[in-house]
Amino acid sequence: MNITLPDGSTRELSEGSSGYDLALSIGKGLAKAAVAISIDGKQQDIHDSITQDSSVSIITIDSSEGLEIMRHTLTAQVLARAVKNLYPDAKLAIGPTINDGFYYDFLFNKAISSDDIPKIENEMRNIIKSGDPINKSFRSQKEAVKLFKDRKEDYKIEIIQDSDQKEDFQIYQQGDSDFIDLCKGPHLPNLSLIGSFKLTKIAGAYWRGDSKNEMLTRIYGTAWNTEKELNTYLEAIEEAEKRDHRKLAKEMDLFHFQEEAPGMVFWHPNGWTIYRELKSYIRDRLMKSNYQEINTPQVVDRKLWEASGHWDKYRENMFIAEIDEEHANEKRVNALKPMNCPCHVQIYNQGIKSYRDLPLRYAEFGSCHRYEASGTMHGLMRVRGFTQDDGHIFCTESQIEKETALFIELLSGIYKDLGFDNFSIKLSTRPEIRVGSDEVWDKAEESLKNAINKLDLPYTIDEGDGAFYGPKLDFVLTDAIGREWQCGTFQADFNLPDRLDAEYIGEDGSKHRPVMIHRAILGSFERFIGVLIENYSGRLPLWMAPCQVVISSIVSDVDSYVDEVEELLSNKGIRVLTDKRNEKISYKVREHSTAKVPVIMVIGKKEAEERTISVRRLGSDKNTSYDLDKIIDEISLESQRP
RNA sequence: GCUCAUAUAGCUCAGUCGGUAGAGCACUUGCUUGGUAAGUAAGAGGUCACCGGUUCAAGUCCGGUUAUGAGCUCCA
Repeated sequence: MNITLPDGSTRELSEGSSGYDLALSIGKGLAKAAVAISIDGKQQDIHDSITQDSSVSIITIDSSEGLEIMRHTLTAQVLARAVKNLYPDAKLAIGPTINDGFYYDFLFNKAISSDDIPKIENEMRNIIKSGDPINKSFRSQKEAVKLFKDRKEDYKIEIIQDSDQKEDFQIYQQGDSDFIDLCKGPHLPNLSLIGSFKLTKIAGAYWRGDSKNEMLTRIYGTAWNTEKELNTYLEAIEEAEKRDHRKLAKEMDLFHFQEEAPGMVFWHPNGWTIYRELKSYIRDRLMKSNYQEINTPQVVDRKLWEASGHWDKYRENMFIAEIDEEHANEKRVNALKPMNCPCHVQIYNQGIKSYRDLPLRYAEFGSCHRYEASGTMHGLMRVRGFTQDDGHIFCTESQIEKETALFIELLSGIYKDLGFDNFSIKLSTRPEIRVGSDEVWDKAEESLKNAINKLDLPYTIDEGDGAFYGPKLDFVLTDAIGREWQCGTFQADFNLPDRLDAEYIGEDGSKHRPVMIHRAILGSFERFIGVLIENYSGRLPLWMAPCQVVISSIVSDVDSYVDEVEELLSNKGIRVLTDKRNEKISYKVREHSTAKVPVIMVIGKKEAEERTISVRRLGSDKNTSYDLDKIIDEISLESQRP
């Protein structure tokens, strides 16, 4: 039997040799580090026999595949066995690996909580100490069902019975322990290869991810080959927690939420300054890109929502406003708008539009309300009241490509200005249930693709993930610590113009339907500000910072010079505060650093005499002396919106 | 919406066995005028989320409601 190795070399092995035999034939060291093999691209246990000529690679514990197998063994073998030891009545569901770790779902008779984590971790360590070998046997469907019936493992039985497979169900067992589990494998050959791990949290999860099913208890964990890697990971998590925009918002006094208006933001002066700056910036960019800003009502009669289709499809997410019966002259049912598009069509529909008017680009800072399920709200990232940087482009099918290109250009410039150099694009194509003819879909998908290709941008395709009304592009940006945020979107819509009867007169003198493109760059201001805060760890660029400069005095003798500098900066439009309190300078520097003020100016006797300023930038412990005029000009230039 | 957890001073948190509330920071006032991340002393500040129950007595125990957190589901 001929085995081809990844480097192209071949090796002759006797029929039925295992992966371990292969590794041993190459070297003892390799055999020791080998945890599994990949036969023609399929991962298998190291002791599985190789049955025919094939290309085989040996997976070692220090590879990324090896790490994943280790995590898999840790959850499906060690965590599951530990839980069964401690809670014999618990039922096993599934235990896959995820990014950086793993989880396992169980059904417990009596709820467990995070207080139980140490106990489970201890039991896991005890199991690992045994260093038990992991063995595998094969069972038919019937045998496998019986095996798990005896153990009352209902979920395993369901998995086996739902499987197309009839034979060769893999049952794993450790040494001579009583624990067995059904698993696709592969697993480590023995428990001594397990590295460092930690159980991180406990949460609920639906069986098979379906909210109609019962809620199981999911135990999450992370695992690494070495203690050091584990600690690096845990530190990175802590670092991310420090950036949490909800925490920073308290420290920086940006906004708050309260019980009377869940999911609605109370913006404080500092937070609202960020919001205003961002909005002015976006408005400026839209005007330069030939958008026309409009504004439409917040509260609209249900008739319009019925016509647009929202009443049918989106009603459970809408805030309905009925007028108090006692005071109303007429009965009306209104809804707070969850989206701006139907209102934009109303403006489009005023007067007669010619093909010469297209493309027509409407923009609105549209204040929307959506009744989000209570459990989904999360700081600014998911709210019930928010403002979109929304816009709708009415154009012909043949204009889609050009509009796509213009949009991507606008978006990438804006992301760059806001500190995000990297973003990726997802193209979602026609779903099974859709409106519009195939020819129109062909044309629209082609237009989007062509536009991205011409700009030479990479993108991925989500086949069948488009909206029912048209294909779309989604834009996902990557923040400073590598997290991804889907913000921008560009969606062609062949449906709404039809439902709301939008039309234009073509060159041929007859009426046509325009295509409507829904587009946003930030998505929502609220969420995007959340992303900005976390991306910058609260240290916003000068132009967005709520307070840009604090002038701190060292002695009260210089107060008049402090006031003079304040006026100069203020006249230049700089957001400046003075700190003339009777406190030591280190106290003031600490306080303003904590508050993330980008520029701290310090003035003592020396500066007042020389008409200079000592400047300390946030994040630096250096201070530099400048002539008064020079620093005023510099700060004024630097604080301009891009 | 679901599961589990949490809710005490402006913030971060302690509060034992049920016996009428505590710290640090912030705030106010006094002293201190100082050179780049916490000078010093004193004072003020709470209907312990809300509603109900058990009890002689509830921040503490029990039930409910609301909000928040983690995850799941959802986000045409």
